Amino acid sequence: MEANTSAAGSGTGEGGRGRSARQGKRGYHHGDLRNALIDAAIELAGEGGPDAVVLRAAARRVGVSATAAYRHFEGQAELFHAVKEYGQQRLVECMEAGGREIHGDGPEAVKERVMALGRGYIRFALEEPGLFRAAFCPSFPDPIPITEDGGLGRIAEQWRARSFDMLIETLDELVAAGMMPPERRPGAELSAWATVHGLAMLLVDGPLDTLTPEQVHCITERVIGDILTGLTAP
Amino acid sequence: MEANTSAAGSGTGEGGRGRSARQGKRGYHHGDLRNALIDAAIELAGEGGPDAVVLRAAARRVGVSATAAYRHFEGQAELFHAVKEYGQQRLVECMEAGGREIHGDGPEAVKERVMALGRGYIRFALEEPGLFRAAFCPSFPDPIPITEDGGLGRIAEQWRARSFDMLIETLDELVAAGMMPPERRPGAELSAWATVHGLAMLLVDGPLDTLTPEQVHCITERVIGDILTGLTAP
DNA sequence: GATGAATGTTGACGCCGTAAACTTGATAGT
DNA sequence: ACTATCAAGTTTACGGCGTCAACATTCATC
Repeated sequence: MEANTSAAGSGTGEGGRGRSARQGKRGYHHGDLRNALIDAAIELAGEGGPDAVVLRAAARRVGVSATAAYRHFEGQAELFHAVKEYGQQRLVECMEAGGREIHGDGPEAVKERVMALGRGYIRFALEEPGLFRAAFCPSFPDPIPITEDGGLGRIAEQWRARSFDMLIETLDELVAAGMMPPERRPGAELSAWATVHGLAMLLVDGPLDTLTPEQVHCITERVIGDILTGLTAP
Repeated sequence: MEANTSAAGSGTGEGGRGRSARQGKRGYHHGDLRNALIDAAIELAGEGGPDAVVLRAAARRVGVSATAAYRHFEGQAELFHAVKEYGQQRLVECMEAGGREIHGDGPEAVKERVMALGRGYIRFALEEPGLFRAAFCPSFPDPIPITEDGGLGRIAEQWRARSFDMLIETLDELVAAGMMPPERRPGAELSAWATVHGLAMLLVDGPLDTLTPEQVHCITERVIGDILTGLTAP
């Protein structure tokens, strides 16, 4: 269950993004055009970033007329939204892959697990810059981010579920392990998220996009370490 | 001297972005079309973000044919670049405005000054989201970001001069005031920058774009405080 | 005052997103 | 089995975009 989400609407909801169609195109009717278009759009985003998610190009890739897409999407925005969701999902997978490598409940293990989440985030941004950028493009739905919770609030269910359960859990473990004062826990996920997200943005989009891999590694360790230090300070 | 930069090329270099033309359009020849187009493009970015920086729209606003722009820019990309530079400049001004309000060399004053820079950054992002986004869009020139300097390196002259001298100086003051161990100084500007930049991005683009002003304020203080704690930890 | 370089204009091209009207083919009811 | 229906494709068309080539106007300068 790491599969599809079948965005909104009329979806038959089936494919696990990767190879999608139940059958290649067989004549006039395609069989799974919606997913085929999403896959093509994902490819485009991977190659050229959000601006490359061009409806006509996706249709061309699938071998179908441009307007065929309108039987499955309201328009380009909805197609793009599907790409965005896919990017978010891949990001989460990358974080989880990092976090899962660190076992144990000891203070150091938990700390190391927080670092690993951050490294996963950065790794995804660098390996799939186009998808990463797409995942954080402003687009119509997706609001409803915060819900009060003591002082600062936490990310709302919607986003949490898809993206940051693991970060939140791991920060909770940090408290449980005695590495973070409980009163400083609320809102900590935002500091961690902002820091890692900002680094990723600067590395991908920003003025840090020409670093050597060693520099990137060095900087990543430093930045993640700094915010973790701040969060775990007495 | 807070004025223009007159991007590349054939510029007559004059106007301090704001009201530009030496004279309104007087017939066939405009007089200062380059700057007028830049101003229009800046307006567009302010209203609709980077994607709204449309060459034809800028020309329309100035009251000139679309292709007239090609006498002053290589194409849309160069026009956009001018907008980007303007956005960066405005961001710096906003940071400086924040930093200048805090006087004194004492440890607390310096710390407070670092906070003020971060607040200025966030304030600009929220007040001018379109320009802020444009300022960090990937675009052709602008690379050359880092220069080795001991372990991590600092932002290269080019960027530094325009954007982060003040941050760098203030972090140096932090060391001088005994608030930061000197050995942890190199690279600290990246942690600070990444954190604040990430927060700004999440607030502007990302899933945190529907917060109340109080929530924003609260979160900002928290996030900036956390990274500062991390940087000044023994 | 003629003339050439700057500057602006028109027209055209191919790409984009999207709407309307038409075509194809699978399917359900008789 | 025949046919009506309707979802899923197609073609055509529109306006907006970036850009190019060719033409027009004005400014400066000899």
